[in-house]
Amino acid sequence: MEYNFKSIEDKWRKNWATEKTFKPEANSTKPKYYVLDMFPYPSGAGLHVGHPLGYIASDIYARYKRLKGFNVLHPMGYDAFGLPAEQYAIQTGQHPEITTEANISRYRDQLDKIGFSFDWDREVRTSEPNYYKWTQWIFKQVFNSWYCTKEDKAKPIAGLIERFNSEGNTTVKAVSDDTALFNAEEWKAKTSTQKEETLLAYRLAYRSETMVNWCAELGTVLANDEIKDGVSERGGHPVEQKRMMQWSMRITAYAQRLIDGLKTLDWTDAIKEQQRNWIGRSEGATIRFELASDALGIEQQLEIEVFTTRPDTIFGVSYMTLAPEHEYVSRITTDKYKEDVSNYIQKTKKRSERDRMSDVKTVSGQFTGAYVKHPFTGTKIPVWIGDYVLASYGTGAVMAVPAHDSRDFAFAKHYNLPILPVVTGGNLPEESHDGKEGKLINSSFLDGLEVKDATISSIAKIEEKGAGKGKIQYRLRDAIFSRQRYWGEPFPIYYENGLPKAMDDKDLPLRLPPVEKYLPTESGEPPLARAENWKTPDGNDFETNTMPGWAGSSWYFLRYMDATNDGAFVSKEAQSYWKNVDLYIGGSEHATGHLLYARFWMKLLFDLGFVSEKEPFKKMINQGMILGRSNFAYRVKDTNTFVSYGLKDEYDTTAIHVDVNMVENDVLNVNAFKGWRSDFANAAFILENGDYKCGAEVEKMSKSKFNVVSPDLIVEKYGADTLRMYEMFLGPLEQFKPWNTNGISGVNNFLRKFWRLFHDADGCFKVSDAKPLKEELKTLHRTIKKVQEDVEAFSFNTSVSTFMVCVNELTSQKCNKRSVLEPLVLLMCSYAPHISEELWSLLGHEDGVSYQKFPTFDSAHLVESSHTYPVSFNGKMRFKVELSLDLSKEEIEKQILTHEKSAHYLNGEKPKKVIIVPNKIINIVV
RNA sequence: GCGGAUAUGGUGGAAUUGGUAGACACGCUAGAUUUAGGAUCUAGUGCCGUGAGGUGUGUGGGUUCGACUCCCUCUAUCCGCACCA
Repeated sequence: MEYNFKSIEDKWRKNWATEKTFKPEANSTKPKYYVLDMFPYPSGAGLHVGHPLGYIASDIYARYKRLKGFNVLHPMGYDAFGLPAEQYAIQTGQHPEITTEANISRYRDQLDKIGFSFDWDREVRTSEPNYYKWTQWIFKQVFNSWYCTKEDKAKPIAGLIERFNSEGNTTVKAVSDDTALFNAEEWKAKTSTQKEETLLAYRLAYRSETMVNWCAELGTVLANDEIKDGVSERGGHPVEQKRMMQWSMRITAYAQRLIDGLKTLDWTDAIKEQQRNWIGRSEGATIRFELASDALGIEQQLEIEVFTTRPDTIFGVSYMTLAPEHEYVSRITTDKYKEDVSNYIQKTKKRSERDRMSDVKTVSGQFTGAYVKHPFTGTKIPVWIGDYVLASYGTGAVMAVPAHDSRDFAFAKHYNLPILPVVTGGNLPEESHDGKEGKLINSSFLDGLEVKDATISSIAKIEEKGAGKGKIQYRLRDAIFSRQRYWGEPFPIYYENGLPKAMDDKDLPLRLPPVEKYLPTESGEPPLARAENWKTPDGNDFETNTMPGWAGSSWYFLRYMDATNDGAFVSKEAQSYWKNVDLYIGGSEHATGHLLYARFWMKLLFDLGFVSEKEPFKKMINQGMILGRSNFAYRVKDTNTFVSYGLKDEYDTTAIHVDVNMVENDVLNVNAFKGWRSDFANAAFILENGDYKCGAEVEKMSKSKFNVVSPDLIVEKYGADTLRMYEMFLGPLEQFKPWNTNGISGVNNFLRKFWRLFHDADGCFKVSDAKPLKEELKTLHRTIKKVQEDVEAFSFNTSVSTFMVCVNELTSQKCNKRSVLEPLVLLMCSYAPHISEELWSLLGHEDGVSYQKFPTFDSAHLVESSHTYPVSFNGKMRFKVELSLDLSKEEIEKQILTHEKSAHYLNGEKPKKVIIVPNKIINIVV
C-alpha cells in the first residue's frame, strides 16, 4: 500500500476528536504540564502558513510531555474582540459577532487540518458573554481595590473605608492621586459624593482627565504600545495628544514588582530587557530650587522641583530647563520675556509629536527671565524652557548640567550658557562627559569622591538640608483602559450623580446592546451611546466606553483551567492544580503589551487571594515570524503593457503586487493574470525568453500584498504531517524567515521513505520480529538521544534532520525489525502524528500512540568509531578518545602510539603508564 | 544615542558546547529509466588547482597542541526603545 496521507489523516483526526484523546486527566496523580499558545485574533484573511509555526512547536512539545508521563493541558481559543470586525461592521452594517463567528469557524477548519492535540472542550472566546462576564468581574475587583505601599500589595477598598472611618487617611500609605489629608471626623463629615470622589483617587481602576493618544481616523484612544513611529499600529493613521476623561489602571503601582518578577522567569533576555526598558526604572533624587526672590515682581517662595539621576553633579548646574507645558511657566516669566515665551510655546505646540521625534537634533528653547537659587551655593541660576524636556516625565523640569549631560551640553553650546566640569575624565570641552566614572571636582564637600559615592552623599546632604530626597522614577505610565468602540467588553459600571458605581455580581454579564450603527454619535460619544435604554432599571446610565483589546487576553490562560465554570472565573482547585503556564509560545511583538498586562493582572489577582501564583508564564519561547515572498509585475507607465523583470530598466515602470498563486519559479502565468482583474484582461506583455519573469521581495504576509500562502493548499498537496515537519525543518524556531516551498519535497520524500520501512517491495505491511543488529541499535539509540535533546532544547529543525539520517541509515541497512521501528514511531509521533498513529496501529497495537511512553536510550549502543587526539597536561601527556568505550585498553594504546601527533610528544618512546579515566581522557606518564 | 540579536557553500541551515567544518535538505552537474517530463534511482557537488596540494566559518588581532565555538578590535544587517534628565 502506498502512503496515502489523505485517508490516514482524516481517519486519525476523527478518531482523536471522538475519543477525546487530548483531554487532560481529572484527579490525576501525574505531574501537570501546561503548554499554551498565544490565542489568535480570528481575522478575515484566515490562517497563513506563518500562524501554525508556533502551534506546531507547542504541539510537538505537548505531545512529547504527554509521552514523558505528564498530565498535559494544551488548549486553544480566540481573542475575538477587535478592530477589524468592527471596521467591517461600520462599512457593511453586519454585526461584528456574525463576522467573528464566521472567521472563527474558518480558523477552526484550518486548525483542525493540521492535527493539533488541543483539548477543544476548553475553548474560550473573549467575546462570549459567559467569558466576558468574568472579564467584567475582574474589572470590578480592580475597581474595588487600592494599593497599600506599606504591605506592597493591592487590598480591598472596603478595608480602606474602614480605616478612613477610624483614623482618616493620615496613616494610609497608598499609591494614589494626590489628595488632601483628612482625619476620621473630616471623613465622616463628607457627603457620599465627596467620599466617592476621594475613593476614586485610591482605586486601582479610576477615571481621570488624561492626556491620551487620540486617533481621529479610528475614532478611539490608543495605548502607547498600540502606536508605532507616531502612527497607529493598525492602519497607520495619525495620532494626536488630547485631554479626555478616561478609565485607567494603576499599573505603575506594580512597576517595581514587574521588574523584580522578571528574574524568576525563563524568558529570553531580549524580552525581559524590553520590559525593563518599558518600565524604565531610574534612581536619583528630586531637588527643589527656590525662586530667586529679587526677580522682578514675582511672588516669593515658589519652588521648582526637578528630578535628576545625577545628584552628584549638583555643583555643575548652570541653568534649569522647564517643559514648555510646565505649570509654573506663566507664573515665573518676567514681563520682558512674556512675548518671546508665548511665541515659543506656540511654536512647539505646532510641532507634532512626529516632527519632534524625527528631528531630535534641533536645539530650541527660550529664557524666561526668572532665576532660581542653588540650594548649596545660593548662586542665581537662569530658568529656561525647552521642548527637549518632557512634561510627562519626572517633574517636567531638569537641572541642567551641561558638562555631564549631552543634551544639556548641546543646549548650553547653542545658547552660550556656562559649562562647569565637576567630574574628572572625558573629553571636555569638545563633548560632555556623561559616563559615571571619575572623581568629583569643584564640588565643595563632594570633592575627591568617586561618582558612586558622591551620589550617595549628595542625596544625604540634600535630604539633610530639606532641599529634596532620593527617588526612584519610572517611565511606565498608568494604563488607559477605555476605548470608544463597540466591539469590546462593556464596563460593569453605571453612573449615579455623575459618579461611577460598580454593578452587582448577580447582574453580570452586562451584555453588549444592539446598536443601529457602529460609529460614534454625532456628538462624539462612543457607539454604545446609540444603544436604546442603555441604563440600569433605576434609570442610571451605563458607561458607554468599552474595554481595550488587552482586557480579555490578560487572564484567558486562567480560564482554560476551568473553562466552563459558571460560579467563578476559575475554581480554586483547578487553579491550584494547574498553577500557571509552564510553556508559553508566541511572538515577541507583545513584549510591552499583552505580556506586561497579563503579568500585572496576575499579580493583582494574587494580592487579592484569587490565584496562588505571582507570574502567569514561567517559560516562554518566541517564534520568529514567517515572512512572505511577494511577486511584482512591471506596468509601463500609462499603458496596459507589462514588461518582464529583466527588461524593466529599459522602460518607465510601476511595480504592482501580483498574487503569488499565479506565479511559479518567478514566472507569471499570463492567462491567470489576465483573468485576475478585469482591467488586466487586455494586458500586453513584453517577454524575455518566452516567459514573463516577476520581481520578488520578502515582506510581511498580508492580504494586500497578495503574498499569503495558506496552509490548506500545502495540506491538500502533501498532507499535514509534511506541513508540520517542513515548518520545523525551515530553520530555528526563533528566527524570522521567508516562506518558500522549495524544500518541501525533501520532507515529503522522507515521510514516504519512513512509510516504506514498514512495507515490502510489493507495498505490503511487513515487519520482522528478528533480533536487531548492533548497527541498527546504534542508529536507533543515537536517534533517541538526539531527538530527546533537541526537543528539550526546542531545536526542532535539527531533530527533523536527525529523523532523516535515521531513516536513510535504516533503509540502507534494510532494517525492518519491529524492535527498532516501534520506538522510532514513538519518537516521530510528536512531529508527524497521523502517519505514526497509522503505523502504530498497523504494528498491531490497540492503544493509540499518545498513550505510550517515550523510549529511553541505552548509551551502551552508542558506539562510534574512535577518534583520538592529544591533550597536553602538566608534563604528562593526555589523550582524549572519543566515544570508544567498547575499545580494549590495548587498542586504545595502539591508537595513541600510531597517532600522527604522538611522535611529537613521545619522541618515539613508549609511555611508562597509561591511565584510563571515565570521562574518556587517558593520562600517559612519559 | 542606549539595549538586544545575527553573520558558516549557489540556498535554508548543522556542528555532541574547545576536537575530522559544511550534517540534513533544496538547487545544480553527470549517468540510468520512461514516448516525454514537474516522476524515480545512482554518483558528484565549499573555493582555487588537471593533479599532488593549498585554502576556507563577516574584518583584524589574542589565548590554545587544537577555535565557527573563548577574549579584545572593527564592519555589516535586523529588531526594540529613544530629547526619560
